[in-house]
Amino acid sequence: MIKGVKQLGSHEEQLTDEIKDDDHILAGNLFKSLHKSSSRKEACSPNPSERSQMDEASNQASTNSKDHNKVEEDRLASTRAEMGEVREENKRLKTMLSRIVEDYRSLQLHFHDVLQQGQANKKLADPATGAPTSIEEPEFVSLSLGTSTSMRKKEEKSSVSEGKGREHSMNIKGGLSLGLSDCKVGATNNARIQSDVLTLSPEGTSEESKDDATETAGQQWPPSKTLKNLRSVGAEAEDDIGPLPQAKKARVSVRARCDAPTMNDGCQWRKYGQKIAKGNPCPRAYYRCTVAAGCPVRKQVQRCADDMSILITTYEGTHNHPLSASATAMASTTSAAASMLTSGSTTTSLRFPAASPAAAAGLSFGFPPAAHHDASRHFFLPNGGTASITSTPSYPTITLDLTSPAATSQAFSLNNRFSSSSFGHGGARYPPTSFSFSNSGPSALSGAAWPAAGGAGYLSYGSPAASLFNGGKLSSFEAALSSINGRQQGGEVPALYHQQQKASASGSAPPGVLTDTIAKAITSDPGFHTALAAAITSYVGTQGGKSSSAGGGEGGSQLQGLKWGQHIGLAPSPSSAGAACSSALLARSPSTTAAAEQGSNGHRSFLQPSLGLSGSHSASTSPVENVEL
DNA sequence: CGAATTTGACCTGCGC
DNA sequence: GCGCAGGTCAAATTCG
Repeated sequence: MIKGVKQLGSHEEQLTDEIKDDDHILAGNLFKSLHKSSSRKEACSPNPSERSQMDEASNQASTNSKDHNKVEEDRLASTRAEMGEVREENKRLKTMLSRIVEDYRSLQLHFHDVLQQGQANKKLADPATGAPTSIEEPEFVSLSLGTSTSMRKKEEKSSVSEGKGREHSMNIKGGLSLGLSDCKVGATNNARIQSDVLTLSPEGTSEESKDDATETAGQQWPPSKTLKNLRSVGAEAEDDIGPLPQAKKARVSVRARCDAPTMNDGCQWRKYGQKIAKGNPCPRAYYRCTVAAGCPVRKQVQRCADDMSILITTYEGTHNHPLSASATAMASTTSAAASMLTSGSTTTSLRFPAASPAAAAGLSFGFPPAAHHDASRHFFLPNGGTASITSTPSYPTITLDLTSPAATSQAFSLNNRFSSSSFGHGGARYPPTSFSFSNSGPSALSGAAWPAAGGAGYLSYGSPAASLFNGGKLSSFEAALSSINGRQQGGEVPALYHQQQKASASGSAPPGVLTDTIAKAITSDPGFHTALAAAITSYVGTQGGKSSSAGGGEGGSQLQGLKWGQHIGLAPSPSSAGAACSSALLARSPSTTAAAEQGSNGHRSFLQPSLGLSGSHSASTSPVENVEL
């Protein structure tokens, strides 16, 4: 970001110079033009020595001279007119420059504020964990995802809009709160996007004004959706939905192995259509969120043509109602997708080289240094999979691929558990998700592979074994995550986990090389920030249930920027859709499995495992909610 | 009987 | 302008 600010500064200077040069050139050209005209006039004037000749052709000469003068006058006039136009343009450029300068300064101020805040946060050591802040602080900063600056700026810009108050919830609260309705998150992101549109896109502005009437609620919907909503007589048409040009088509796609018709993502869905899409013999089912009337969120479910066991679920829209903790993951992820648009990121992809033993040991943000600076924003992750975040202006999609087999493992991975109603579930496959938070760096959040709806690719923040980059020591964050994982595994906590826990507890985990790498990656790509935030948020939301202590941060520990401030209990989430699969973001746990067989329709609902943080948290404490990114 | 699902028709956007 | 494909609607059907 700093680099970006500097670059902006240099651009500003360059632009200024160019405009100045433009002035000089303009004046010079004008002078030349006038001089040329006068010279021509002199050249055309009769020469005494040639007067006799001129007299002979006086008639013809006089005629030619008049014509020539007229031409010169015309040229002079046109030149003057041209000069006037150029001057006006010059003024416009200057005005534009001044605006850019103002924006730049404003951004700079925000940036400094953010830095100061980060430092202030660093000073606030977490007494509960007793872990030295010196270690966690850098991590915390890294996990800030760098979006705070833009977010704050956007919030300020959008402060004039009503309902924008919610936008601050995330920052003010320091993150998502358990009971947090995703609509808040979504609203925030949307607002941000909108703000961006207003600022950067003329089209967006026009569209925005066009849709003003419908966006009073602070929610933004795709224009197409809005039109459709307006067209329909249903309750949706009455929603205050403000179409968001850029976010309108933002989607989050999740690929996961699942034998059930749909994944259980914590929401209630009603199927409203089915279609055979071209290129895939498997029908695509369309679902609409029925948790609240008028909720615009929709999802498409389709099996992968290549691998029928893979279920591709694409979410679109933002919930306008509170969501259960289990549903928070999807919603927050969707919001994050929109944020990515805001960030201006066009393409961010993470590639996972072939799975390696190390990866199997637990993934994490393992992209090697230098791997993330490529123009196309590719990140190499030791997860054995390919992940990418694709965000195109017209159809941004974030794909989360949870089908990677690499992460299977281990102690640090939070594997998803899928249950199948149609199957005897016991034999159901429980593919691990790539959402394994294990790793080594502060930003060692791993895995999320988000399959693009259109097969755009997958994104996955995998994390290599901590040992790979941090000498086997985990940051407090990863330790916490590992802790969670360990807990959810019913006490089957790997030795490595304990080691990491100890390391983190003692605060002996030094920021490793990976930390720097991740920090660079994060700071260099706003979209990545958002994606990371989404990953964390999703994870947290997924793990969350209900909080026992709502106090922001009180009773909760701050781990790598994550505030585990609320206890989340079991959260049964029956799926009307008859989902047999647990949320792709849910962690595996024996209890989950045991409780997974509830629900009507013969479909299995699942219970989210009660997660606890080791260390400062009691066993009954679940991670959660407040994630400050 | 109410709710959810199915399914054919319709609408819209896009490319040719 | 036309056809195709994606997406949605709503009546019909099915299910609990």
